[in-house]
Amino acid sequence: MSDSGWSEGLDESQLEAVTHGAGPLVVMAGAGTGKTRMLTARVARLLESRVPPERVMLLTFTRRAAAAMTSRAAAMCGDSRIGQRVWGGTFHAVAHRVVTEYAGVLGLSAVTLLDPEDVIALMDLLRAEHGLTGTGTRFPSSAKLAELFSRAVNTQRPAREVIGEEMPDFVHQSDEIIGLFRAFMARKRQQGLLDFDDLLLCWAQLLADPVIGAKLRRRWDWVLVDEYQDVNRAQVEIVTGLRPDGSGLTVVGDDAQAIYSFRGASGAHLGDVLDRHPEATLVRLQRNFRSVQPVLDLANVIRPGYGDSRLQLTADRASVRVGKPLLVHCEDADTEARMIADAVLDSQQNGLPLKEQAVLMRAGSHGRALEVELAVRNVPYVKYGGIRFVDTAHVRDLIAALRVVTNPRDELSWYRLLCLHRNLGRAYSRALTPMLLTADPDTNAVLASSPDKARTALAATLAHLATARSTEVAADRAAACLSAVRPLVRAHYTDWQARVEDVDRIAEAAGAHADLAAFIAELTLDPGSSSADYAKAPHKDEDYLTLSTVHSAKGLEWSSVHLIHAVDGAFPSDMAVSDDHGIEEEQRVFYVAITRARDTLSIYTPARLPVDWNGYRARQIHVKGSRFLTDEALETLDIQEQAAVLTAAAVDTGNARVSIPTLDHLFG
DNA sequence: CAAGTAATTGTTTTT
DNA sequence: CAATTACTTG
Repeated sequence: MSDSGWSEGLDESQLEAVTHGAGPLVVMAGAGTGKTRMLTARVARLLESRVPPERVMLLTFTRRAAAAMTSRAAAMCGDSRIGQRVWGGTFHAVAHRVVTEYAGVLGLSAVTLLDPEDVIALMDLLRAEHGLTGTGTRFPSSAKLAELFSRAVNTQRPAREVIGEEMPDFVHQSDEIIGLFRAFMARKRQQGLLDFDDLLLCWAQLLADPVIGAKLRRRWDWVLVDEYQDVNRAQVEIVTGLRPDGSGLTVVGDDAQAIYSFRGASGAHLGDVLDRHPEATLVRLQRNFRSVQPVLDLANVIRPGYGDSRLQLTADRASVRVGKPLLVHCEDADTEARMIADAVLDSQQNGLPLKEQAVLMRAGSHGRALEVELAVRNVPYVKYGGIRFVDTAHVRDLIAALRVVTNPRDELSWYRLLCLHRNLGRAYSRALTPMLLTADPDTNAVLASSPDKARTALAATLAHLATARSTEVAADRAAACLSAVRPLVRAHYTDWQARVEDVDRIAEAAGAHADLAAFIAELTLDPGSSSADYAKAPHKDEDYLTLSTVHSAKGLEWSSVHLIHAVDGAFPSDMAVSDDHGIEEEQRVFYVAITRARDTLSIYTPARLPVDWNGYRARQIHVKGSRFLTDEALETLDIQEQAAVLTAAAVDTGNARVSIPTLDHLFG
């Protein structure tokens, strides 16, 4: 064994997984048991044994995770360059690369990727075409339709069934909805558009083809998949398509952390690999290197399958004397926010950087009151899992310009750009769009067909975009797109100042990228890192607190974790409590949240919450602590009542009378 | 036909 | 409350 470092600090089970040979390998790794370290070391070992990096595929949950793992693995081998040649990323990101490469085989001249917002826009368009708007009858919103369609595809269930389950209010309109879905599929096919789900389906389809599939299989010898409990059917098909006999296949996961069933994932997929390949090696990682024992004591009670001693997590860390996690009862969301801000700043005073602390929540909206409090107190923070930066209107406007430059046949982007002009509305934009879908559009004809009032602005836009298309220099292209969009954004939004700044930033980033199409794909496929990178976030070197949904916190860890809104209705979400599957999944989400904490964990249960999570209506309702905080769970917690709120002492005012200022002198 | 205004409606998690 | 849709006005 060479000493380049990959084996350092690995325990026996981890080492077994790392050094395992070519047979199928299944690693069941509990939370915090060092699976990232194990995967990194396994990749490093492969690279060191002269496996060419481009023959290794590492599929992870986020692009960031793949990048971190491959670069660390490469560093262990002493060559930081080769990490970039490993095929790493999310299923969707890699699918995009593969499908782009084989676009011709699929009958596409180029891959036009529809991001979720585009899907909604297209649904909207089709709904109007089908006369399903303005008829007085209620019909699901375009966003709901897009969600429904994706769910049917992901879970491989008939749309009719999904409608009945998810939107019983609209079952009587099932025929119209399904008709719309058929039109949606037809339009996508006709124009060669692929949405996120299509990327996976196309990759699976390529693998299923006898000729292309064989070709693809020959390209990779090693396929490693992280978070396998969160893959759906299409992803299983891809993995088995890549390694049908299981050789060179490594899958890693933890069925207790399966939290994506709404996307068609199933924790059972992990065990399925063992059924499919009886000769597979199973390695269990059980020693927890992350958290202190008191945190694990709670986690073990929350974990589904409680009682099965094989699944109990045991802390490996030298046991520092630490207390139990805290359960904090508080009055309402505002008090909760104040107490968390206090606690976070207090820890910071005691030397714990903000970057070592996080606030986790079930839904992005649960952090509203806290965000206000943090802003007031000037505590820098970054939020993951809310509205994405790339989804804001003006950012999408610029992206539309970038997209029509790389692909003039992108109808939705043209339509969006046209609508941005004053005096150009839906009707004119729809009429003009077809004239622009060629490599060399007849500008004069377009201008002649547009309203007089819009002509000057439109001419300028088209000229800038033509300039952008005429150059190959990335920076010039981006600059020309910016010139096209900047005046439109300025004229279209009343609060244009901040928006123009954002647009400038994206254009700058686009200019720094040599491959514009790849930049756009990256931006749409990996919003996780891009939102934090481009948004008006604190700079990377600055210290900041993390706010995150539990889903976005998957795989991450902090020294101190605050879990907010741990009350029934919020966590578990009241959308999920109608059936056992839903509740079980919520429990796993709860488990994931708890196991993010290394040293200290505080759970907050406000007694009252607004009826609407937006908090705009003053009305609040009393809520009960989360059902997951059972008696057994409570035994592992220290309970803290909210410090008595200071109440105003009764003041003796005597006979004093004070009049309210009238300000009459201002209005005489 | 576009733009402005009034009414309505929707609420989880993400690639 | 914000975002979308429906209706009115120029």
